[in-house]
Amino acid sequence: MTSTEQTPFYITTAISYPNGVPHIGHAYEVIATDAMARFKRLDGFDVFFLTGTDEHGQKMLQTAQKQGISPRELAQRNSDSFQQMNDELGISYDRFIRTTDPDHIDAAQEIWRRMEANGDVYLDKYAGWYSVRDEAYYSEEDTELREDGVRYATETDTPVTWTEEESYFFRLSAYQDKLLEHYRNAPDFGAPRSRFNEVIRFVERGLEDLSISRTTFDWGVPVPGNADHVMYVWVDALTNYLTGTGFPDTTSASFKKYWPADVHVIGKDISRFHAIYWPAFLMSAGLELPGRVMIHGFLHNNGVKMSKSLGNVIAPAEFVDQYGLDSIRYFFLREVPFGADGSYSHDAIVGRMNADLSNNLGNLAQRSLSMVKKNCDSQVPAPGEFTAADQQILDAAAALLPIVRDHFERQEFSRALEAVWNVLGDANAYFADQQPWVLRKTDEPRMRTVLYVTLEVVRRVALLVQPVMPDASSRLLDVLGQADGAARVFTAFDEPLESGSDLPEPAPIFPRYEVPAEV
RNA sequence: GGGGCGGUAGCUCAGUUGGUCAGAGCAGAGGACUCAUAAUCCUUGGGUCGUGGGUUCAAGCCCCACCCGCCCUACCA
Repeated sequence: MTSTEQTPFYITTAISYPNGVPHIGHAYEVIATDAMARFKRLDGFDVFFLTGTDEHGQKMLQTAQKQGISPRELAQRNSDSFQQMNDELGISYDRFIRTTDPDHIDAAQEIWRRMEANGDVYLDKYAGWYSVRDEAYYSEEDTELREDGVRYATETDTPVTWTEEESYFFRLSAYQDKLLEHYRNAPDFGAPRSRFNEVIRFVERGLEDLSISRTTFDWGVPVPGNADHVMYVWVDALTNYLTGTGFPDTTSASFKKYWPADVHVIGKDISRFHAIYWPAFLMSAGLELPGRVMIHGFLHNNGVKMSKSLGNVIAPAEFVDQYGLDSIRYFFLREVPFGADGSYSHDAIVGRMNADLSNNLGNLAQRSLSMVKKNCDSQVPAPGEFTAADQQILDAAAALLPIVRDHFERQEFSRALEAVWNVLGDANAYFADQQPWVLRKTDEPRMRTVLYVTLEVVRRVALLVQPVMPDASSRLLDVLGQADGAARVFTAFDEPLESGSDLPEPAPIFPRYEVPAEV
């Protein structure tokens, strides 16, 4: 793409709370978002991909105190470990934002001022049963007075005390109808539909105003005009999506180009904040709303929820070490319908690696390339007239780009990959049916045609799986003789292999996962 | 309590507006082939489609009840 008229595409992950170390759930979200970002780049879009860490709040402060360091030091250290995870996962983010970044402080204060100027921010008292441990208020009905005379939050078994605190409020209640109207007008604003419905139901029941500042700690963005208050999580955190584009400079080229965001990828635990608070804030601030909030599910280890107490929290780096980066990227996106909860297990991962990657794709590439090397002088063979069988598999492969594009548009990664692998299954059957190893002795021109057709299918597949497996697909395109650059973006999808061009020594791309030998 | 979703072959799941809808992949069994990463291809699935009723000429697909599982029901992120 040499055009300077590329359509912008802005995608974000949620920013992580770096109160601890990153786990597989964090990895899952950035991998999926990365695949989306890469797909769009290959498809000719001018992509901006933002991810980062949300570093303010009482918990960060407390953790830092416990460790005897400043919250800034803790944030720096843990944010670095998140960024490192991104790099280990090959995440192609354009900016790693931190809510402690100076430009983000500016952005958060500016959106506050805008909401205030719009009459949606007012000072009042926030009162309720407060759990220090949960850093959360509970309503009376969610607490109970127990025999020890202490009142507890029913859900979390933590003691609560009646607390009144001066707080700024956001007039969320005023946005109920506007939000519902937007949901009606933009039925794809939230996805998957089941999650979006939960959000809509929530709004339909009525919205209360939102407490948006705290006075009990100071590790946060100062509220403009009142140094006693710091912003309370959501105004601060959500605004990172604006900061990334250059806000508050709404005249900047990047803001004009990338805002509003096309997709916010988030976990199901924070759907409400992204699908309700966030658009309300933006409406109040007079800013455009993002196109879509894509809500993904959680990953369970063998169907069991990950938790520190169970000791089944796996570091992303361990996964990468054990199975390889591309394998786990493929596994997560192929195995779990994006939006649903998913489960991973050693057996399931190995199954995907061996069956899908090594056998169906890797072996097809290797067997065809190997024959080309031995029988076609390591050059892309010249095909003869295509038979119906040739044409059928070529057409199936050619049809994949629009199909995959459609699925990616909705972040249905598993369906996209399923469609690709269906064609690979057909291609393997085609290859076996045509028996080029027999044709070698009986009909060489026909053999060359079959090999050409197969290589062409593999080439198209290799192009399409680049967003999911950047490294492996790159090596696959290497052995197909496809140079970096124009031949590897989607505009090359319909530009077939050039007969007579030299091919490098074929090399297996997807080794089988072999169980380490027992001693 | 209220609301939502799901319960289909050993496993993971597809099944549009009711009428080849009883399916796919994986695992298992048998066979073929040898180009290839012990890979590939072919054949092989009689599962009361959670339970019991009902509507209909016809129901996984509609209605009712029930059983089981999961999710949401506001200020930790």
